[in-house]
Amino acid sequence: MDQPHYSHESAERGRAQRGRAAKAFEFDEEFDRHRVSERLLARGQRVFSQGQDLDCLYLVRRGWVALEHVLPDGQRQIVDFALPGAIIGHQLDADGHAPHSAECLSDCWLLLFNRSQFFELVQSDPRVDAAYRNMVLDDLERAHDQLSNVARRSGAGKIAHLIIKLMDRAAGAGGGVDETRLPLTQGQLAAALGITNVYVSRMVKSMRQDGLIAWRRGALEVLDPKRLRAMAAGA
Amino acid sequence: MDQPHYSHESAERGRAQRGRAAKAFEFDEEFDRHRVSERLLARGQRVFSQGQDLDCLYLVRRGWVALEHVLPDGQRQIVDFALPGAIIGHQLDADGHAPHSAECLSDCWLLLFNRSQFFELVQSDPRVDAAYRNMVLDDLERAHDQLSNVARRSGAGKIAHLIIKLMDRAAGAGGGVDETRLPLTQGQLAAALGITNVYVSRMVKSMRQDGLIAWRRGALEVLDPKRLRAMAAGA
DNA sequence: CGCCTCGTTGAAGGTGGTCAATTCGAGTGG
DNA sequence: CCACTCGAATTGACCACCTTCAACGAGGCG
Repeated sequence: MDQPHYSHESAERGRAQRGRAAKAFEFDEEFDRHRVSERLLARGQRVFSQGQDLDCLYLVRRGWVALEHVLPDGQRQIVDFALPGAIIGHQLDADGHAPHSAECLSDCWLLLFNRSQFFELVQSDPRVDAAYRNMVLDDLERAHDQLSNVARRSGAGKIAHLIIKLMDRAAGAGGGVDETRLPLTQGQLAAALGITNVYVSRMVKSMRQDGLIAWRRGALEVLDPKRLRAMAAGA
Repeated sequence: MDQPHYSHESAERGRAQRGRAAKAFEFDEEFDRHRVSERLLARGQRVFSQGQDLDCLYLVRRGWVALEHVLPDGQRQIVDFALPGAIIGHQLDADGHAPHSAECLSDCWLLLFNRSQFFELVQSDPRVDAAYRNMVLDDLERAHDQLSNVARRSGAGKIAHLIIKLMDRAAGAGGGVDETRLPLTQGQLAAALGITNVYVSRMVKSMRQDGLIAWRRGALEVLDPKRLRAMAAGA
């Protein structure tokens, strides 16, 4: 099995009670047996679309997925990235539909779960319950962090911060994820940060000239994590 | 009892499985009995501070609370607003400390719960479990919405959208919350939206001249929700 | 080869920031 | 009742970060 990701340990000591999950355990082989099927999707393919009815949800076993929300005026915003170990498709909007689309950034391997079966499992197995809760709390913390990033930092700072965060997550994700090569286009960075394609290109150019990052074979490569971190903090 | 807020109904039909909570039920009088004490706080007072150890968490019974995150460079970002029915202080960062501060926007009445006792209750009572999970999922959806708002809309659009969202929440919150008078300063709007005080003032001026909103006795007053909604959507 | 997506570059302009001075309003004390 | 104070809001002048528009280059794939 690939590294599993959301610790429960004992239910009193989960993610919400103390710090981040230390020991990986949950969403493991035993859990996987409840899947109803699997899907292999290529880079660029849709897992599901905003507004759709979701009777299934998905556990990402391998690859990167972007969650993208479309505003009333047609603008697109990537609200989160899902890495191996994440469950996607579990959120619903006020009408019971998918609040965002999910698109593969790399070739992906997904396990499908029946929606109501999954929540029965959550209800009946305290370990799954705790693991799911901790995952959602991580999602929330990440959303708040990204909100602060987008709201407060300048162009280059936003880019540096997002890259660092993704790098750190990739390092702990397993599922064949490379921690220095992120399968992103500049357009996707822009879509996540609320800035334009063109401006990302300009910033990336200067960060490349500084030897911080590179852009090879359609993926972002991190060259100098230390200075990138300093830049994200505001140096 | 004031309106309670997070439905569980049957555990298979909670917020994550279908749409938003329809029937209010959870965090009610029965739940309240587990509190260890209460606090009355005046406008402007801190409930807890970022970085602090949190052995308690809080159920907001009355009033408005802002959750504010401080970045490494000292900038402040309001990541969420808590209304009656919300539990705050349950999130922890990677080190097990509070990831943000909580400050009262109005006079507040809070119920305190022992942290580990609360999570034991979550674990043992499926209704509390479902209610808590649904609340966190609502928090997450709101965070994504606010991220899209801050990342994509223009100054006036951001303001309009946030006001509409707060208004709608206030309408369903109970706890003596007025749905057309929001206890916010322009500075707090700015802190939530990632724009400056000065610019909020300019935008508010033009929205006031258009008869959309007013600013009376230190609170924001919504005059024309309909046109405000249109403005948020992009008109 | 033609096509498409992705990335790059330039020029011009606007949205929103910065700095600083002033006013307003509520609370306090004389 | 008025003076004083302090934070919140307002206004003006200036300017820069980032957008917009447009054109072009590079690589992948039919």
